Amino acid sequence: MKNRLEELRKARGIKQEELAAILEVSRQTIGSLENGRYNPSILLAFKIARYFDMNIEDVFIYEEDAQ
Amino acid sequence: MKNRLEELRKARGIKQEELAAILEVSRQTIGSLENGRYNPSILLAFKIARYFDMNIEDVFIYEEDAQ
DNA sequence: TGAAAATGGAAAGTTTGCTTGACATGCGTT
DNA sequence: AACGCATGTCAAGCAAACTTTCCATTTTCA
Repeated sequence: MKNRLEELRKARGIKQEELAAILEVSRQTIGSLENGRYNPSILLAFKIARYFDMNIEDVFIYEEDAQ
Repeated sequence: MKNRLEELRKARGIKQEELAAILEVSRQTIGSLENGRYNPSILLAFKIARYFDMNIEDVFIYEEDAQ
């Protein structure tokens, strides 16, 4: 799964730390998502999508085949 | 988070066991999701939404406020 | 240039998603 | 009643998503 988190965050002109505070997660969680170290839970994905006023599918890009 | 899994599965006329096989998870996982014992990972949410040909947001209903 | 700010990322611990295995319940048939 | 079948649910265990703490690296800007 890919995501557009870094791109979207920068477009909003905010720091990882600020986005983390808004979403109520740690800064490291944001960094880890941006750098693809792991995928968000569905709850965090919803929070992120809602913050950017988008659908989950437009923030997180599912690559069907492999896990 | 609520979801429409049981409703959608029954509309397709398939058993929990069959849906589980299609999604490559255990029957218990499907049962647990239908009965709200836990939320799916985002990868499983994508698989489910894709199977039913819907958006994640239309299968899983995020209730904003609470944790 | 050099110091502060922002980000990258590792390590260890907790919580949650998911597995297998087992057993109980309900419901139609026969 | 007894059977088969679908579902509910528990327990133990593993993996992944998160946390906090810490330090290294990069970026920014006076």
